[in-house]
Amino acid sequence: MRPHDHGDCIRRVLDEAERRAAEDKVNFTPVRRHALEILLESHAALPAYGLLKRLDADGFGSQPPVAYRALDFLIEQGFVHKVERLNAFVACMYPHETHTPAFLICRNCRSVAETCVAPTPAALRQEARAAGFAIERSVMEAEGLCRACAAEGGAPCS
Amino acid sequence: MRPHDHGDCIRRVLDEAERRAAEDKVNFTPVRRHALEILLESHAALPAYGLLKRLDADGFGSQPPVAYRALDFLIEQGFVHKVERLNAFVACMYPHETHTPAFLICRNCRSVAETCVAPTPAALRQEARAAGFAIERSVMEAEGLCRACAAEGGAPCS
DNA sequence: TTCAGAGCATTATACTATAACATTCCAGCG
DNA sequence: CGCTGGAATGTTATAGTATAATGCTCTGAA
Repeated sequence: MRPHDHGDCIRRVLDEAERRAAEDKVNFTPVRRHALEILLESHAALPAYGLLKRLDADGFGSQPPVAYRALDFLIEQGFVHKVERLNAFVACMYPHETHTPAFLICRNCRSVAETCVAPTPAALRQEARAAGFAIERSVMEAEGLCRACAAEGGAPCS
Repeated sequence: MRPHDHGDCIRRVLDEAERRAAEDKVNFTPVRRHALEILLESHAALPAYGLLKRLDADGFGSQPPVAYRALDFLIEQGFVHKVERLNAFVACMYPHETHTPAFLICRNCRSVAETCVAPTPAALRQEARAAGFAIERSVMEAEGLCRACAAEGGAPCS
């Protein structure tokens, strides 16, 4: 994870989300917007209750549905992905296009990298067609060791 | 999901598991074997507490670790997959080979079909290599509507 | 005004998973 | 034989994840 201008990156994605929400005539309310901000800031997979804690601290309420409702919306809109293996959530790094997200999840430091893979890998799509199955969303998740953790022989990466 | 000789199918997979366990010199204990039997019988994704209930009914103990320990073992050995999106478990339909499982998960009836896809899709592997990430396990999960549910316009399939 | 739908607040509860520690059993070894 | 170490299991407790259910508020359309 190389450093970059984080504030700029957040603003850019947020603006894009704003624009898309307006375009789709959906209601990008303060709590939804702020949840996305928090996920963008964290720039790592955040569990629902971690998000909730942050939302609560910022005055948006402390009960689970606060977080889950915001997450439902953000996922629906494609602004956020759920990393199933971690039961955690990440802001989408490629919000400009519909895609099948793919995650590289380090089992050691739990860092998550979203990679941009072709929409619905061909092999799976073909299988699905043969089965008469209509794919609506799909995800690839890979677990292993990230470069840093591998280098350190399994120690947490900073 | 077309009908087939279920008893035969179970016996075959179970024998294969037995053989592989002996080969790998791992301890295929009664509770582990029975957990696999239950998953094979159910022939659908079973949540951990569903498995536990069955194990308990058959005299193997009623506490969560009973189920989770058996599942850990079975997953480790590749006899069982976890369907992350459902937090549920399925017996592997292709126990004879190491592979990246791919699931077609119906959001309506929650049926799960495991399809046999090429091990570690090329695109993801390439991305991982570029990132210096060592993939140890990966999974593709696709959610949508199965043929039956699509035909019935969203009603549960029997 | 009335109504319907979206969003949100609040309470309670269901479901999923693991930590931590005690116990049993068995194989290998002095 | 008796010890010992590891694997498996038993047991209790708790952490973490997610949703059901109900009612309120606001807003825009008829």
